[in-house]
Amino acid sequence: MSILPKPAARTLASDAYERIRAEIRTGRFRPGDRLRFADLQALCAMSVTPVREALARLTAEGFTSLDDHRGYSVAQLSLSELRDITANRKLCEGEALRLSIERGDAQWEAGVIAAHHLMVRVPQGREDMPSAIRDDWDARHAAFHRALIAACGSAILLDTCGRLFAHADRYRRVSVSLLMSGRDAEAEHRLIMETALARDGAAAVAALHAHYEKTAEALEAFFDGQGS
Amino acid sequence: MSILPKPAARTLASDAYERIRAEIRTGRFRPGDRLRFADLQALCAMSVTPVREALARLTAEGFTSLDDHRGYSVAQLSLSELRDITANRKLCEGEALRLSIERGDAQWEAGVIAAHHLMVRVPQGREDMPSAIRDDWDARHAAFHRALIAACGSAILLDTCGRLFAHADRYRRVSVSLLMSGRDAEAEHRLIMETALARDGAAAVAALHAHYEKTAEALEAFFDGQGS
DNA sequence: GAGTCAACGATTTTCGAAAATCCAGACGAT
DNA sequence: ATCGTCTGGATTTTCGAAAATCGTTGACTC
Repeated sequence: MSILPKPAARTLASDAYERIRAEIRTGRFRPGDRLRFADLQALCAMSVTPVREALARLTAEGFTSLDDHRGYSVAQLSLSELRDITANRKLCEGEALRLSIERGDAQWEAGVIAAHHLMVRVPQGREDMPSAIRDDWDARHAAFHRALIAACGSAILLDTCGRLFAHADRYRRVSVSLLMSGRDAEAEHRLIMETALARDGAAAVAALHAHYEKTAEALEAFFDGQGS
Repeated sequence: MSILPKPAARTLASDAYERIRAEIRTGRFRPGDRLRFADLQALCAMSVTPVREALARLTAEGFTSLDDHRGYSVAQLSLSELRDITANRKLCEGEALRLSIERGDAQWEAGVIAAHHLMVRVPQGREDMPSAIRDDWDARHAAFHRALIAACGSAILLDTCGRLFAHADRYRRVSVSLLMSGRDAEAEHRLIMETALARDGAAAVAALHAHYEKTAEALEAFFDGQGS
C-alpha cells in the first residue's frame, strides 16, 4: 500500500498544478527556465485555461514568477534566499514547535512517534536511487516535520510553515547526497523528537534550529562549489 | 494620448484582481457570499478567463475559497481566526521590527518619520466619512507599518507580514468607529515610532504587541455583540 | 558605420461557446 | 412516510481560436 493516497485531482487545473509543481520539485524544470504554454499543454494534455490557473497558483506560492506579457518562468534559487528561508523557518517552525509542546496531548505524541517510525523504516534517498524511492522518503520526512508542529493550534502558522518547508524542499533537492554526507540526520531527527516528547520546549527548539542550520550550511557549501 | 494616472493594470487579470479585492475589503462583497462568474464578468466588463485567474490569486492569498465545481466564495471571518492572525502578527511583525531596529540605517529612520507624518496629517477614518477618505487613511496606516519593518532584511518575512496585515485589515474594516472609540491610536503609533527610533528593540516590540492586542480586543467585543 | 523605425514571428492574453458537473425538486418504490 | 433515483436548470470548467503584445530582424536614413 502506498503512502500517496492518490488525491484524485477533481479538476484539470489542480491536476496541472500538481504535475507542474512536481516537475519543478524534481528539477526537470530548472530554475530560470521559461514555461511556455505550448509545452505545458503538451505535457498535461489539456488546453491553455487550466494550465494558466495552475501557473497562477504556483506564482502566488513563489514557485514560479510572472512578467506581464513575457510569460511564466521557474523561480530562481539563490544563496541569499536560502539564508532567508532558513531564518524564517527557525522563527516560525520554532514557535510552532514550542506551542505544540505546550498544548499537545497524547494524540499529538502518538502522531509524532508514528511519523518518525514511518520515516526511519525507509532508507534515506540518494541520487542514484529511483525517484519514486526518493519521493517516498521526502513525503515521510515532510510528514514528520508536520507532525511535530501539528498541535500548535494555529492554522495560519501551519500554513506559513508548510510554505517555507516546500521552498526549502526545492533547495534540498538540488543535492541530496552531498547534503546528507558526513551528517547523521537520523540522530538529529531523533533528538528533536525525544526532546519534544520530554516536553522540553527550549531544548527541542534548539535542536530544530541546529537541524536547519546544518542543512543550510551543507547547501551553502554546495552552492559555493557551483558558483551559482 | 497622455498616460492616465493608472500605471498599473497591465493585464485585465490583474485589473480584475484589484477590483474584486477592493470589493471584498470594503465589504461590498460580504463574507460567505458566493462569487458567480456571471456577476463578476458584468462588474469587470471582461470575459471569464481573467476573472478566473484573479480568483485563483485571491484564493491563494486567503481572501476567497474554492470548492471544486461549486465555485468561489468570500472567505469567512471568525473570532478564532482573528485571534490566530493577531498571534501571528505579534510573532512575525515583532521579529521584523526587532531586526529593523538592529539593522536599519538613517534612511530607514527617515522613512519611518515620513510615513508617520503622512499618516497623522490625515484625520482618522470614521464610518460616516466618504470611503475615499477612509481608504486614504488606511493606505497611510499600512505604509507606516510597512516602513517600520522595511529594514528587516528579509523579503520573505516582509511578504508574510504583508499577508497578515491584509487579513487583519479585513477585520478592522468591519467596524472602524467602534474600533477606535475610547482609544488613542495616535499615541500608540507614536510610542512605537519613538521607541523604534531610540533603538530600544524590546520596548518597541512590546509597544507593537500592545497595539495589536488592543485592536484585537476592540474587535472581539464587536464580534461578541454581533453574535457572529 | 551607427542609429531609428517598421514589419514580422513568437508568445501571451482574452474571448465566447461547448462540455462537464452539481444542486434542487419531483417522482416512484419500499 | 421515508428513502433513493432521476431529471431540469444553473453554474463551473474547459476548449480552440482570435486579438493583443513583445522582442527581433532587416531595411533605410543620416
